[in-house]
Amino acid sequence: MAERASESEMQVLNALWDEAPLTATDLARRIGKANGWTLATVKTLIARLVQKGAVTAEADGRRYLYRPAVDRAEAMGEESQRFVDRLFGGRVSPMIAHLAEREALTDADIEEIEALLRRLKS
Amino acid sequence: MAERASESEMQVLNALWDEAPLTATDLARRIGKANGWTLATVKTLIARLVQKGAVTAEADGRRYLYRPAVDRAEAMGEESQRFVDRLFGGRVSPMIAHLAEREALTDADIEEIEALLRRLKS
DNA sequence: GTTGATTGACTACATTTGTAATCGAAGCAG
DNA sequence: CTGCTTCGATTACAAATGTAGTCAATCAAC
Repeated sequence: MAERASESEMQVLNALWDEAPLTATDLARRIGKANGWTLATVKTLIARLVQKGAVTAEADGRRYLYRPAVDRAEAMGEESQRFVDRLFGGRVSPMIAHLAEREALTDADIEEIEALLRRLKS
Repeated sequence: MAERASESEMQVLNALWDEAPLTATDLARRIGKANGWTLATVKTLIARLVQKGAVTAEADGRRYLYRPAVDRAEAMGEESQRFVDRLFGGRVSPMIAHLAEREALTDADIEEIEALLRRLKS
């Protein structure tokens, strides 16, 4: 299952879910700048993820190609569950309500969620 | 604004949002058992929250009455926002989809969310 | 071939977090 | 009063996390 990734580590995982394989340098280019991380920092994060078994490293010459070793949907589902449990006692609707109140939901979001729910009910 | 509370600290905050004021012993009774924390641990968490300005302490004789100093809705909204940003690039519907797939949504949840959305649209 | 850039491995180190023990003051039981 | 009990304050300490630096090997370019 791999231990939980920290928030920073998640950024790396997310990048790899968007596209893999990537090298350390690729990753640094993609997420380093935005987070103000140096290449060294990104490397550390990668190393920790590999150690945790959340990312695999395939040798390619003298460097490595990294790939996510955990399923994106599953990891996200687990995280979401934990989160909703923690903040809302497991109840999703209060969370949506809060997001809505903060105007974090666009009309398009609402449409999308409604469509999703319709599908769920059938 | 208060710095972010850690996960454990959130448990304390949550308890205080449910009912306040409470003493350290009260809090330990409410959340200590469930989390396997001793009174000492709970006290540490409280102290850290006070230091962060997320909880206020009002002297009452030789002990203190603790109260949340941050607004529940606001804190939850912020946390939710951060979370959704982090895991889903700010998009709520994918998150709901994931929760639904994991069967984390009951029929009642779905009903409730639909009702909520109906209200939002009007 | 020698030099400069690149790469992973290893090391570093402060901060935050989880989890608690200890200690001195203050209140309570008798 | 006198000893137990109860508080908050202080201190402890390991693990996780954020953020990097250093180093030796290697590859690429002259």
